[in-house]
Amino acid sequence: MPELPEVETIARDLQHALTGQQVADVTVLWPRIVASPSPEGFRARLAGQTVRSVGRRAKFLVLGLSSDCLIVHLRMTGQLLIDPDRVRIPVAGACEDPHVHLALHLRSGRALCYRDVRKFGRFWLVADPSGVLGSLGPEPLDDALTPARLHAMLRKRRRRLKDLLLDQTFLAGLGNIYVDEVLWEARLSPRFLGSAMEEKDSARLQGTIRVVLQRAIAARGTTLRDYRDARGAPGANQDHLIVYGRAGEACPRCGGVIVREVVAGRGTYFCPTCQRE
DNA sequence: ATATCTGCCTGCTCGC
DNA sequence: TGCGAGCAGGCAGATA
Repeated sequence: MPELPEVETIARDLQHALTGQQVADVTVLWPRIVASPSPEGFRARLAGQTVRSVGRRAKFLVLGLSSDCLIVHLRMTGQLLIDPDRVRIPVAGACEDPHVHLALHLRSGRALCYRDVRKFGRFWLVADPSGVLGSLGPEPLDDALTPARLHAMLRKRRRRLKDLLLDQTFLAGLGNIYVDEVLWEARLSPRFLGSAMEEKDSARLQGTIRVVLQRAIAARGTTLRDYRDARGAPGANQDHLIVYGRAGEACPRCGGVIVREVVAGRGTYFCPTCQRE
């Protein structure tokens, strides 16, 4: 699943490939992928605009265009691919690959294809990005997220850490995989309450968030099944995962058994022996 | 404020 | 081998 490190990787790939490129035309094969405006308005407004910047906010990809902002969320299985196999590029409302739902055709002859097995991903074309991004919490890698600030945020919430770290309005960018990895690294149970955190716990958590995310970015993301970068290549961070998907295996820190339990409604991997309740 | 449920989707796993 | 049921999961929206 594309989380912050995966979207960051794609954003960096696309920055090189798309900056300065002009959109010639747009093909929408699955209209529900376009959240705003209408699919027809989306196509009409997008055509002719030039990509000025490519960035990321939380798990959203943000393209600054001549007069609008194009925002993409990949949700579970979305992929943004530059010039995939040419026969797969949709033309005139058809495409050989049944999972390609949208394409931007560039003036240069290249194309940016959106591929998504589950069709959960969404596109927004808006003049003001704050309507889509406005309610997001702070960026985990922002220097403004100091240990003291995170501690203050946690202390006033009587919710489990698993729940809080997944909540994009609390902290923006982590998903199920990295929350489990971060909590293992910080030796904190996913059921630990934010309000029960002590200052040293929050400081350790803040440090592990940075370490885990930066390591994943350096490895170009985690590919368990679907994730690919903009060139179609998998990441390598799956080799660094300690707990996610490893129920029944030994915890490399204490030798205890890693379990999978449902916490806050989501499959959660952790070591009940060394992650403090 | 917090917790729980449903819907969106399709591929995969599991039991028979 | 084949088939259907259930599951996975980010997020919005509704409800308690």
